[in-house]
Amino acid sequence: MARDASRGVRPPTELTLTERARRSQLIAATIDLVAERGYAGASLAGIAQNAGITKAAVLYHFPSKAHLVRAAYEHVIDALVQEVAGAVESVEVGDGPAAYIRSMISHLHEHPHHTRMIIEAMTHDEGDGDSAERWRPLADIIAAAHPVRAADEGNAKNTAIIIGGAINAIVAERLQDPDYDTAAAAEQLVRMVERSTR
Amino acid sequence: MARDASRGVRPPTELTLTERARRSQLIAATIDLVAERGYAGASLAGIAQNAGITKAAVLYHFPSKAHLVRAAYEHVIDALVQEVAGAVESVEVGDGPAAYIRSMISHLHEHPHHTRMIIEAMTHDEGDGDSAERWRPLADIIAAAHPVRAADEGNAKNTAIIIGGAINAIVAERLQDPDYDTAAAAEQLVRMVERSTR
DNA sequence: GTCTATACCCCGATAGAC
DNA sequence: GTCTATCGGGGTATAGAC
Repeated sequence: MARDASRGVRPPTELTLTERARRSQLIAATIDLVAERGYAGASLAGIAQNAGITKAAVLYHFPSKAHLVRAAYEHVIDALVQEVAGAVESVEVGDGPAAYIRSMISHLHEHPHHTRMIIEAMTHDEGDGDSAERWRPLADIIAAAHPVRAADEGNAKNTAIIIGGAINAIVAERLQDPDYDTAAAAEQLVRMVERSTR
Repeated sequence: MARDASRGVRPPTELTLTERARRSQLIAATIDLVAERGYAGASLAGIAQNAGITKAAVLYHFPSKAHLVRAAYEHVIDALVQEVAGAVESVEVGDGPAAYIRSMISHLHEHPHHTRMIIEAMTHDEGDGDSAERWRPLADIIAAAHPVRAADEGNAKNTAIIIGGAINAIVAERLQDPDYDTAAAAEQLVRMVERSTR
């Protein structure tokens, strides 16, 4: 928000066309650089050069490097949750956890840059605020799939945390070994989860 | 290795007393600072101040910040693998995976600074060389526990990667929520693994 | 062998000119 | 809206004091 909501009649997206274009351009450049060189390796000068402007110009559109990276992170997260949410909703509640696992691993498999971007942003962004944002959605999906034993809430939370970590590890492994079969790993994780909740 | 193995009769530790003391001191300071402020937040000046010497003096004992952090990382990893290896060996092969999970989570639960240190070092240290170093030991323990189906090697590898990621997530969750019951999560992970390999 | 002083360059951020 | 100039601070290399 280089300009805050000024005096307009429109609440939705009070941004110039060029402003929106610049932001998208800068976010794309940030995703690429952070994915390839890490948070520290992605300098404002490098991002600026990648976008054809100067370092100071970048800081006109985003108040700090942290804000820019956060925007890039949210951009990437939006695409991920949209795909996963769609996959989970298009399936019966009992198959929710499996759909979650398969779609998330598949999405990150096809977007390695997004994977690295998410990892870098998470480890550099002040404790991510609320950690529940990560496991709560999956915990709800698990609870919906197995309403019988929903009594013990802690179980779904623990299972969600375990699955989330397992997904992290699978896509991270693929980053270092491009030949790693993430789909097979996803199926194995699905089997583990289904066998443990039956 | 401030001095490499020069022409001596002794292979073991060719280091001065002060050298060894300084290294320990610097490694301790590094673990604390990296755990509390992250890799980027832990400056050489800060580490030096924490040890009562100057920035340049630190770079006499370690050739770069990356080397210093790597040494601190290895120090912490040594303590971890020693405890886990001991726990696994003191148990029958069939209970190896469970012992691995319980001892690793318990160790990291009791050393939160080590946990943060490991995470920071792993995400900042050039792809950690060989990723197999992380899952291979556990994969061997799993294969030893279930020799029947050891035919398909990929299974043990995938299971090891899944378990490793799950452990990461459990101890990471505890970093952000000090009240999180890691022991209960460990037991749930053990149950998941045992149910899936039977 | 241990350490200080100094200087260099890159980074993120700010101020002000155009 | 974008630039140049500048500042503080970080990691690193070197020279040399003790």
